[in-house]
Amino acid sequence: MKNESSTVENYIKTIYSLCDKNGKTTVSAVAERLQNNPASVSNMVRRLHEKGLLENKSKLILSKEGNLLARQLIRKHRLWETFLVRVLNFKWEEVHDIAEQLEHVHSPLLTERLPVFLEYPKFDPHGDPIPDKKGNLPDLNAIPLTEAEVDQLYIFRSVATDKSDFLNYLNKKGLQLGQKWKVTEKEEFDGSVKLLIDENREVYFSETVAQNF
Amino acid sequence: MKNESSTVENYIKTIYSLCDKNGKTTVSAVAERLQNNPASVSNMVRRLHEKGLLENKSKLILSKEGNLLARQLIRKHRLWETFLVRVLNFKWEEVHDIAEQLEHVHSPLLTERLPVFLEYPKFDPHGDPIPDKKGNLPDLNAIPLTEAEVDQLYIFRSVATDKSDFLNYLNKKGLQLGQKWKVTEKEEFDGSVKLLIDENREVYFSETVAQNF
DNA sequence: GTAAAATTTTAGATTAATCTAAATTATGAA
DNA sequence: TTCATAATTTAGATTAATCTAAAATTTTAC
Ligand SMILES: [Mn+2]
Ligand SMILES: [Mn+2]
Ligand SMILES: [Mn+2]
Ligand SMILES: [Mn+2]
Repeated sequence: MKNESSTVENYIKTIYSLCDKNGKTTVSAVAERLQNNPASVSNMVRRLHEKGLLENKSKLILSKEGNLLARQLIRKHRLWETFLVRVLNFKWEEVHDIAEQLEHVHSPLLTERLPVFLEYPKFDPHGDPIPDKKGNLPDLNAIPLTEAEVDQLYIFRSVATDKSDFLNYLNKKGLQLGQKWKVTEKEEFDGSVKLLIDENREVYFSETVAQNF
Repeated sequence: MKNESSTVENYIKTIYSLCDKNGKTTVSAVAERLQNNPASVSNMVRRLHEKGLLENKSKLILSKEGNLLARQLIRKHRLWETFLVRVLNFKWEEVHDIAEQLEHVHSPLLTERLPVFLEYPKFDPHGDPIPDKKGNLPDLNAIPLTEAEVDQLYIFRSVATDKSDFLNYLNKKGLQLGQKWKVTEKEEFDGSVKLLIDENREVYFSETVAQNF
């Protein structure tokens, strides 16, 4: 695994996370996500292909190497988040931005020893699975809140974003991983839901929030 | 404290470490140390001065802010080295290059919590003092091996470089911090010395090695 | 099946960080 | 003091990563 610049690494992670079921995405989607100009993305796509990180010159599909690089970055990111919460007593909403930097530290030895010390964690503080050394991810049968059936009991296993503003909102509402919940009401016209948490507390969520569950 | 690029941070650290008793150094010394062309250094010196990190436009003297930045980088570097050895079981010769990357991670919260977890270490794994939050360093009365008196007993407190090749050499010779030693012979013509370690083992050191003690 | 709209690419510029080669400035030994 | 050598700066180029504006291409809508 070569030592790519953090700019290149961030492009690869972004492309990975935006890929649809066919494994592809678009210049404009990447530009939007990175808040970069499409012209800049177009230029970078050419360079990523030259580095062998993209399958195709014109289509935005990760090559085998690109895919592995993405998964290894996600592995490092989630291991560091786990470390920060478990060892340095950070809160779950504090760790993402720091892990965005730490994931670019290049050291095979460090990447090997961090999970040993943490005793091979399988999930990060946001309930997201940590890819193994080879980049494999477990098959999760998690259901997004927007697809939950009314009155069916679920367990809160993960959040779909670990941005601090969203997590702070969950904290304010008293939501935590591991809680049991069910949807008691579902508004079709605006996608909002009413939840019963731990069988004793009611919370209302807008569709925007529900989508990140 | 603004968020400088790691290139700028590395220049500031280099200038700091090269400064003489008058607090100054030269373009050519920095170029030599960083293995850069003097023209590149000259160009960077102008930019560092524009950023307020150098006292003077033409003389290579750190400003108050430049000096503090350097000390805070050294603090982070040595805290990370301590963390790697104490927590992740790294050996003292393995940590410098990783700390060179970790010291550029910018997070006031992390810089605050790392020393709390480590219980405010005063020295790094190489015996080098860790500056406090404000950048203050303790006054050490350490004596370099080259200035040691013959037959006087000393304790091995620190090394002057933490590059892995030098530390591997010390490992091979069985040298460790905390050991007692005295110079039993000193060759004036080549600066080499003969040491008695822990009163039972003899080692010969060239002047090159002695200078890094 | 065209035409408008959206998307992508190209062209040209900019900034940080580097280089080589040339010009300038400083040092210092005779 | 003077002139050779050393140190530094300037000039011009290069590469990565970005931008804006314009051109080209693809998609969608009628
Ligand atoms: Mn994260
Ligand atoms: Mn996470
Ligand atoms: Mn070090
Ligand atoms: Mn050290």
